[in-house]
Amino acid sequence: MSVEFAPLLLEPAYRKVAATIGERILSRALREGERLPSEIELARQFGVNRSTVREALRELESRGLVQRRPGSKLMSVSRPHHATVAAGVSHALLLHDVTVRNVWEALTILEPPLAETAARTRSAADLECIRAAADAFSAQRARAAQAVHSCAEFFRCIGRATHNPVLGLAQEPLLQLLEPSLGVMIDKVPQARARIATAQRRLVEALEAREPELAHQWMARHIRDFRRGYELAGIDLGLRVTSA
Amino acid sequence: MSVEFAPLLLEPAYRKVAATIGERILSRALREGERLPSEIELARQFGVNRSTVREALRELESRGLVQRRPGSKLMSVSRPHHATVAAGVSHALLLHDVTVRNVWEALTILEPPLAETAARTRSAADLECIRAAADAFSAQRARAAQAVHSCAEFFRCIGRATHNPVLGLAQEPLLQLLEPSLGVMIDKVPQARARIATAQRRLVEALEAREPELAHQWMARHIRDFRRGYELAGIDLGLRVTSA
DNA sequence: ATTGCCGGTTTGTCCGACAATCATACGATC
DNA sequence: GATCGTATGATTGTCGGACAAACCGGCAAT
Repeated sequence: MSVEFAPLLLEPAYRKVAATIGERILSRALREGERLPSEIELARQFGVNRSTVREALRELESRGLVQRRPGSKLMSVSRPHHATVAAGVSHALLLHDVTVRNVWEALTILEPPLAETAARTRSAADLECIRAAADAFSAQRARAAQAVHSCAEFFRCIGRATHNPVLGLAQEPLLQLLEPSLGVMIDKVPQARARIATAQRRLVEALEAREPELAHQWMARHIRDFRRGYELAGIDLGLRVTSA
Repeated sequence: MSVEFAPLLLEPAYRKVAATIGERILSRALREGERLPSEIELARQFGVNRSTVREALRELESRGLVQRRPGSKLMSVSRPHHATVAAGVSHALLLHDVTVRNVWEALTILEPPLAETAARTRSAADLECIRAAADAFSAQRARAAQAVHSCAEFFRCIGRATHNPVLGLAQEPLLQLLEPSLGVMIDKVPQARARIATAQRRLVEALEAREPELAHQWMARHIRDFRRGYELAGIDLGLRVTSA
């Protein structure tokens, strides 16, 4: 028996409401910062109940398309924050059994060209931001958690320095997934901190001198070091990445 | 006046419920496919109203963590689908004023190493899938929309052939953002189809012969061609990408 | 084996309600 | 005049209850 009729899907009202408002936002008919009508008003306009509107708002909220500004009750249109979107990607990858090796491989591919690009496009302010992150890392002698955070921040600053949001957002999930295992690695491998600090220093120099190829090389070495660190720490690269 | 007290945030119940269930899923205490209790039962367990539970479910639903299997009423735990997650990233990038150049630059960085990796890791089935996509593209003589779809599918197959979900998911938003402008380009530049078909053929050959460097080169050329196509079509690379 | 029917369960949607919070305006106090 | 307290209205978060539609399992009828 062949399937003659496609299963007709009747979407529930709350999804239609969410889709309608979502399209308005994506098409920029509703602009960033603009405040949404109250729930009662939305319910009146769509001809549905307030509960239905609320369910739709929860969906838009979780997509980051609307937000409540602190100290305000009305929802306002917002652009999804990078960290939020990246968290969604991280969670998806987590559940898809991504391994430490997978993440490391992606970093290998992504980061060196990213540093290379940053060496061309970075502004003075970018450089300052990157240098600050590197200094913060070197200053952290104690807690691994802080060190890991500074280390990730270093990457983030380089990502921003490319002035390409696509690249910045592409690396964010990797950093989120890397943090837990990186913390373990730094704790177990004494010399890791020094090696990371050195690579960061060289990278700052390369970025300052605007030498793309040098930046590429040092970033590649930086990432390769991570793998060595994992091996020295006895972390199996085939293990699944753990939740942040 | 200094800010002495951080603004204490009291989360509404619906978000706590969503967070609690979400953590269970991410920690794999709730496994994929497992069915959630009914809304009434959840309301009873959390000690809240059913409406509150429903708002929480809408959030989890939009994150792709729960799903209703077709023909079933109860929600079941699910892993976020790649396309869904990528759509979130695409929307975020759209609203962050990403330009065609930004996307193209990211492709330049990402795709050649991806093809290179695929040349090493592809299975026979992967190759067949890639070849099928290439054939589909060559067969499409008429509608640009179909051609664009085949073209994107070609990339997706290569992404899958790396057997690294991180890479596959990283490129998906780029493909989604590329599609609209790519359609315009193919329509306006007559020779584009032939050039794309050639690059795809060479790539298939390189992947079949397991020659990573050749695959890298042809993919780089393939992507460079896109830029040429855009210029020939008179598409300003500084324009924002448009919604799919 | 297919069809039709029945009762129990679950969802989608609605209605109405209330406390807590926020915005604003209006006085009161210093 | 500036600050504070308060009254008022709007809005959200949460609740309880309600009902139609759809699904599920079983059972009877054809």
